[in-house]
Amino acid sequence: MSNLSARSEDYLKAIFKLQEEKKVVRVKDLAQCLGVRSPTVVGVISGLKESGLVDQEHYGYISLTPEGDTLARSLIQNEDLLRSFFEEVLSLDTEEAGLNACNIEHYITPTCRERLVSFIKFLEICGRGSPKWLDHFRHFVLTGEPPPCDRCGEILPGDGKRCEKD
Amino acid sequence: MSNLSARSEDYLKAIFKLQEEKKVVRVKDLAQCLGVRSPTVVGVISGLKESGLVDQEHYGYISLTPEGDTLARSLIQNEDLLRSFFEEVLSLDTEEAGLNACNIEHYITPTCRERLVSFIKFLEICGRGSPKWLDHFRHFVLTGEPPPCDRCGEILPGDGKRCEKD
DNA sequence: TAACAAAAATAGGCGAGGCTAACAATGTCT
DNA sequence: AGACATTGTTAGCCTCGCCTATTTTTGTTA
Repeated sequence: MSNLSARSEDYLKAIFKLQEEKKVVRVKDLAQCLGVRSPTVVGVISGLKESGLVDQEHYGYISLTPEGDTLARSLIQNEDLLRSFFEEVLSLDTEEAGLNACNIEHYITPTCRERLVSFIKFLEICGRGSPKWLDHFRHFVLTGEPPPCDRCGEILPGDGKRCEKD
Repeated sequence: MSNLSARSEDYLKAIFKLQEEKKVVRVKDLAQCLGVRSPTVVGVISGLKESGLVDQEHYGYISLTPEGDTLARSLIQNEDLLRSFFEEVLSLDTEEAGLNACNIEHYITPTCRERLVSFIKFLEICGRGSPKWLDHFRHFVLTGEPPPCDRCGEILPGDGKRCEKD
């Protein structure tokens, strides 16, 4: 695939994001964004320049090449996907969802990513973003109370009726 | 927390697993298990010895200290949890589920892990391992066909009945 | 017991990604 | 235009996790 280290991918994504919000990306911004010192940025960027993913003139601004841009977009798309899984399914708050997404994005296999895509698509189809069972899960996470029926979406034993919330 | 690098955690887990299956762990076994050469193992192990997680006499077998054992167990428990999520929820095959679990285990936050635990517990409570919606999801993954009802577990619009499979 | 095979350890090197300190270029402001 | 602050670069060092080549120890076997 991209053959980049996890860390280089982080740099690429950060450049893309900074470009969106500030129009222009400087070493200093990148350093702050990634929690690192300037010389570290210079070092990593120089590798990305050699890989043809980043452009920068001496003492100038940093930008993505078309290839770098394409790659960054796809990395961010994957990250966003993961974040929405963590946020919407597991009910993590946005910040923590983003943190997990960013950390994990480098390490999941393509099939795993596809399955998560499927999972989210499934949610959208099945209840426009929030099927009953997911509401039940959220309730379970918050309160520890078991879901209101024995088998989500199935006839309750005993009275032969479905539970009300279902 | 444990303050170990991801790679050191891998070594610790590998020692634990080899100890279970072979009773005795040698540098050579560990090297093979981790896809690495002996001197690399010697180097990493020497760090783990200094951290008090591993015991080894000169030219002798490798074993976990009580602290190392405790840590390894908890790491493996987390990994197993992730694997079962990937396998049971996302329907990845065992090998790929294990690969993803092993890679990701180092990077998720505690809360995220807890949520996954909750998710799996929820599944167990809600349908003894496989609620209807999960069957629907698996079907969706395999065939691309949308779930049989508009809103899993809810009355279908139109005829006022639930779909048959639900 | 001496010789040899197998395994572990050491020596020394490499690249990635960090750091600090020092230096060079740029931009701004009077 | 000159002075100074800001920012980028270079130099040089560190740790980690990997490697190959070599040496040391251990274990086996004639």
